[in-house]
Amino acid sequence: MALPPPADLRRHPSERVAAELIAVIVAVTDSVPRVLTLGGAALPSGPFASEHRSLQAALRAWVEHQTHHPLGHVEQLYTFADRDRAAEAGERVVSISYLGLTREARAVGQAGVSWQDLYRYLPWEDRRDPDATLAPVLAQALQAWAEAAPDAMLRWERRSRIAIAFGLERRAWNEDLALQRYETLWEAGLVPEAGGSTAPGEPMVHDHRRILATALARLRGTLKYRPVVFELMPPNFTLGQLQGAVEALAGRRLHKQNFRRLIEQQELVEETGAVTSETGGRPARLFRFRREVMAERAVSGSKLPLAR
Amino acid sequence: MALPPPADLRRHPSERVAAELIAVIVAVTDSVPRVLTLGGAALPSGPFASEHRSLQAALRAWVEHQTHHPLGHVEQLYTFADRDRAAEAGERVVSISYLGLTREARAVGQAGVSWQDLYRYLPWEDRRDPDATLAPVLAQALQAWAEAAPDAMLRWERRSRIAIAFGLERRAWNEDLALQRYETLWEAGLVPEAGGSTAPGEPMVHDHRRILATALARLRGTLKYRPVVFELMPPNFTLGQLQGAVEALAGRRLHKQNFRRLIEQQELVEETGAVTSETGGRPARLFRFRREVMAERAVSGSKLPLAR
DNA sequence: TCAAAAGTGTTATCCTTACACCCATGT
DNA sequence: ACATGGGTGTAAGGATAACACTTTTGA
Repeated sequence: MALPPPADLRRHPSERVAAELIAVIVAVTDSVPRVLTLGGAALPSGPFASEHRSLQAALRAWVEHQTHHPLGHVEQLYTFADRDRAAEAGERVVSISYLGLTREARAVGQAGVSWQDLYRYLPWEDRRDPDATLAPVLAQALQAWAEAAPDAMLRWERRSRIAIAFGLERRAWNEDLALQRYETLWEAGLVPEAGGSTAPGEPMVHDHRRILATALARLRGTLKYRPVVFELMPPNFTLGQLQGAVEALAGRRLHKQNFRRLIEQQELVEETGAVTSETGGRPARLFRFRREVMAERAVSGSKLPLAR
Repeated sequence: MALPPPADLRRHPSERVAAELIAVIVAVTDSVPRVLTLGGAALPSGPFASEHRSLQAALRAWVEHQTHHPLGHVEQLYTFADRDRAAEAGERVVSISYLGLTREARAVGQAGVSWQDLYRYLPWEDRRDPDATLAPVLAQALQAWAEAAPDAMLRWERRSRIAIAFGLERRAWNEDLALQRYETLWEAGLVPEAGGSTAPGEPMVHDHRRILATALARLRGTLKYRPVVFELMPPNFTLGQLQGAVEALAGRRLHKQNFRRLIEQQELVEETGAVTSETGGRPARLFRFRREVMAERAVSGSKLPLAR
């Protein structure tokens, strides 16, 4: 085993704090990204369940018990522990959050547990409809906040921060910045959690919407260099459905042909031989994920082919 | 403020656990990556220090108190909470780890606190010397472990895992996989922490070496798409020194000219006008980091230009 | 026949990689 | 003079972004 720790190494008493797990469970059904909620206003949180050796195992068991679906990819997101994040007690609550991906959002067992459209909580993150100009509108309100800063330095910082986060001033929209966007709205006091009412979107309990934004940002980042989309797809799917799922998560449209080339050249899928005409229009070939490449492509490095 | 939580949402009592902060503080001096240790065998760990609102602030205050150096970039790494990770007590210890970057590793205030060459703990991660063939040697020992697997399926999995992690079978070495490599060595029982003695490198207390490997992997990943190296450099530096620092962290040599082009085209630095002849050979121009681009390049997306 | 989605060919451009060479200084 | 690092030009190759068009079905 490990070396015994020299006696003087631990200079601090072991502090005891309240702790919990929080799960952001995501699925995609018919190009709608869905998240598992309690009563539509909270993310499911669970105990450490000390029978399990690892937190990951505890989370898995607990979610699978609730949803009757196996969890695919699971990764730790972030540990939230700021002092004032749980309003009730004065004591610090440590929440270790996890992102979990699963196939399809069918009915769930427990009462109060439901799947919700993820963009219900973060509507400005969905830019698939080119006419949806929500983010720019929000940016306007943010500008006012920037100009209200007491000194020039701070004004400049806020302006450039807004421009980067919301893709203003000839900068491109970056879907990965979901967390920065939420935090900027929060700081500007535009969300209900911070006492505002300008920003749309359903609020959540405590800082759960921040946790959701963290999950979305991480998921979008992960999409680009690891084949995690497949964790969200049924065993067989068309390339159109696959693209639809990626678009749903990325919140933007992709260039069809370049998307296909990308999938093809990375040899991520193989034909099943069957076709389906359920998609409308010309029947599409069905594909399945090539599990073999899973380990390899853990680090491939491919960006998303944007539309237009 | 946030919505009041519906009464039935929290289905679990708030569990109380022992918790601590663990810091991986990294500096680079003369192309040697250094990490702050306690007695050379443990990472510094600290209390939550509840005066501070955020953990980040607590960590910062505490490290700056110990080292008398301002901390540059700080990011949360991972929260370790497996049941058996702290040998002593039977109780679960939750360790929230942070990565912190600072300039130079000068003398530190507290007794027992010292800077150590990071590769002292993970020697196989340093491949700057092309003659250093440590990783392949280790891979040999790992092969034996793979072949000892009870069934064919498991053997195949282990083989491909080793090949990917250690860049075997005509696969390229990937410096980002530092954590996978450590974990593979651990599972194969080759490190002292797991009862072995094959793998070289100084062991650390508990799972601190795993935490260090996590930090190295994260840092290497971050290097590629965010200008964090500059947090480790003195105010003025030559391009050679900058490259040396990146090489030190990445554990491999880079292509000089392409490295320079990369830095140049991203407009990350500007000339100070001064030159230094301290580097030997032709005197080199001194540069400084352009702080303005910090926010922008938060998401630039550039790989490292490899040598050879 | 037309809407709707599937599926293909081709080109310009930029980034990455790689090659090989010259420059200025201290010893 | 020569070792040592600093500093540059340029071309091949591949991946990405962007162009528009054909095919096959159901209604």
